[in-house]
Amino acid sequence: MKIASVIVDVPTKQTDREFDYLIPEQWLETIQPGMRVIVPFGPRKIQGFVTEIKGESEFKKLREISEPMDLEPVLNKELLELGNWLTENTLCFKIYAYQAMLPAALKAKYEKKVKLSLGVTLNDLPAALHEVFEKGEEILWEDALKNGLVPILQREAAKGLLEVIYLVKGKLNKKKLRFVSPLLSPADLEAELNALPLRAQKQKDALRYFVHTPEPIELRQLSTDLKISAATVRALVEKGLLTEQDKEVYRDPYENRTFTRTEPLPLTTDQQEAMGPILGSIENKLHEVFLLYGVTGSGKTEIYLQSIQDVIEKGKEAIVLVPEIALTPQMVNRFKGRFGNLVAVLHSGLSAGEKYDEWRKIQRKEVKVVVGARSAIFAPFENLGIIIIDEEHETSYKQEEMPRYHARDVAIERAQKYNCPVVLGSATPSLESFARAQKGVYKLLSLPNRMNQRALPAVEIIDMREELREGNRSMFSRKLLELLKGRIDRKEQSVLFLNKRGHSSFVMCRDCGYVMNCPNCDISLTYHRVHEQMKCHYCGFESHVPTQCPECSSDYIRYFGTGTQKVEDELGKILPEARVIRMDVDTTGKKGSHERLLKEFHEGKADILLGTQMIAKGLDFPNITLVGVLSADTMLHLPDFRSSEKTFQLLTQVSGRAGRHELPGEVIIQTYTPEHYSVELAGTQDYDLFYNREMMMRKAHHYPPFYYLALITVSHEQLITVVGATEKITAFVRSRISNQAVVLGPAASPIPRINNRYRYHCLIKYKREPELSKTLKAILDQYQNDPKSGLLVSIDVNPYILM
DNA sequence: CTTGGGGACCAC
DNA sequence: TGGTCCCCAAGT
Repeated sequence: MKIASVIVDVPTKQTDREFDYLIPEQWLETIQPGMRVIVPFGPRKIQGFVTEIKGESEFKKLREISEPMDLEPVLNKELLELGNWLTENTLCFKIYAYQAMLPAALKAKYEKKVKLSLGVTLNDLPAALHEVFEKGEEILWEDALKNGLVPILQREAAKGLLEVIYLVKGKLNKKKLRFVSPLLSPADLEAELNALPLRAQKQKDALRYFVHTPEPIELRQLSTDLKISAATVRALVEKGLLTEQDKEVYRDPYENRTFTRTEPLPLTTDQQEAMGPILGSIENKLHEVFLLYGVTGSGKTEIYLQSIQDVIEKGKEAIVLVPEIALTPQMVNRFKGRFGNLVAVLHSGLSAGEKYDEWRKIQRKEVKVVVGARSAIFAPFENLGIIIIDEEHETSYKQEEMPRYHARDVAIERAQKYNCPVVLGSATPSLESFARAQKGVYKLLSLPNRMNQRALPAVEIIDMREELREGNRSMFSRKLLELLKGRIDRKEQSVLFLNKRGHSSFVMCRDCGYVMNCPNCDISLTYHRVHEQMKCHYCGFESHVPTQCPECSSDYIRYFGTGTQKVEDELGKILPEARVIRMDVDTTGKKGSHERLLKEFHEGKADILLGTQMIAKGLDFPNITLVGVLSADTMLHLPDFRSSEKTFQLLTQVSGRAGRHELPGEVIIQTYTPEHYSVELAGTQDYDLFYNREMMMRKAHHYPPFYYLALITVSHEQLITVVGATEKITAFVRSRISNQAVVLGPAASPIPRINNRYRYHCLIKYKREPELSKTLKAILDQYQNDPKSGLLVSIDVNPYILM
């Protein structure tokens, strides 16, 4: 038992396996599977994950582990195994799988430095280097590169005067505070106190304090409270009366917040019926997947809360996933309010340090519940009792980088191990999940009614073509404008929703139709008013806004599409009295501004909340009685088989923001395609009908849930090369797949070029292909590790974005 | 005969 | 990924 198998932090095909290392004597007791270690790899030192401890190795010339990076494993046995599952299912490198499970703060950073060899002094070096090594004995390789010192350094290194060292920076700044506590009993302290000389008043003060309160206290606190210095305390420590120690403390992002404790609410009959099977599954330790299908405002969250309550009472733990944009303070409050400090929150708004601290609470079993976005599915619990995924249909649960996992799949995989239920909640379930519920793979639980029997808001669909025909060229229909005015008069609030995705503000010449495109990527540039610039969203290319058309020199070159900024400007013109809060990436960039803006709106400091996707979810303010969707169909025409589904879900979600409390709500949906079923049925809020219509479409076109998908994307700087390679790959897939499957391609990707690389696709639609995984792996084997060809091949199993 | 650039291969 | 080893071609 002295050899460790290690997955090293080198993401390549050839190193995507275990390497064996000897465990040095002094670490024999320490090193365990799941720990991060620093290991020598070739000439450098890198991070690795210990996956196994074993007695012997095939490999003869083993090297030793340099040092452990953790005192306890950061991955438990279950997560280590889950890593294998992720690797298999998403075709990623093991190292990516493990890194995805940990907070970013635990990812190693590397430093390469040059320093003087032992016993070498400045004078041994050529004069040119004296200045360089004057300050310290080491310099960063990067700096050497910048200053063109590499050749000289190499020369001296060859002579043995200098050496290159590699550092793995895994040191975490755990926030530590110094605490002071007494070493003696109060009575003994009292005696010592009296023995102190008269002039040691400050020391006496300190001891007197500890006679009364023997608990540890933070040094800073003690010295401000008693107006004594740290030196005074030090003196007492040296006399052996007190002791100092560093304690790890957490950066608590919710430190200065108080959460009103809530008690479980009485459930409606509907809720009780829906919760019964979940509790049954918890009770009987059964792994089951429930689809909790409940209209907006039907009280799903209370079911989550009470199920979790039950799980906690059984001494187990719960993971709650929420889409990133819905991780609002409101949502956090509900969980913190019910479970207090048993809750850890993980979302992208936290700093790396804060995220790490929240994760530590989980690791140290100090919390029982995690509420977080996608990656919280990897919370290192060891006794899971339930996993809840709210807004199950959200596409943000699919990670688009390696490992390309879907949190729902990971949830089910983990829940199976723990024999516990998974609850998928949604008002507009994804077709995949609803279909599974219909087939009985998932158990369907329905909440058909809003709590307190509030009617769903009245929805009216406005045909914007009609408006245009009647001479209204603004982006607000007459009806919407009239209703907005009414709300302002009545001091009620409105929400205006703009779906910017699809056609954001681009620049087009009205004379010749020229559209400003990115020179590197085949997509139009987006206009940003803040810097008066055109930007490419894919490669970051920036350019000035033209005043003249580059093609025909016309001055008549204008912005098209409607950004939130433009809507705000126009609102200012036609409704100057309206107070507007705008929420989009530009106004919520800074930490906490999201929360601040919502608070202002909640306090009635504005009449209209104008925003993008981020306001579609979780808003629950009593005074909102009007929701306006400015253009319902912007995402409808994206080249994506899910665009109808997304449109329907989004419109339904947004509509649900209105009239959630006493005041009844109204919804206006403006559209250029009122006849499209996803718009029409969002108007009547008829999910079941939508489901049936959409299922027919999916069946007809061989899409999920009838077929599984796998997408192969190939890119290269040369068009001919991509096409050739994609043709080969496509032919290879065709030759290895049954005739039940459909293989599309080679075809140009919907974004045919990004960053000067042409992109081609091969899309595989299949039902059951046991050999497919092997085929895909073979393709990766062939192309993934072939940098000389310049080809990049990526494979997304169950893709959510087909671009 | 040196120098330097590029590709193949390896790492435990 | 970073490094080294090895080969080949151009330069002294």
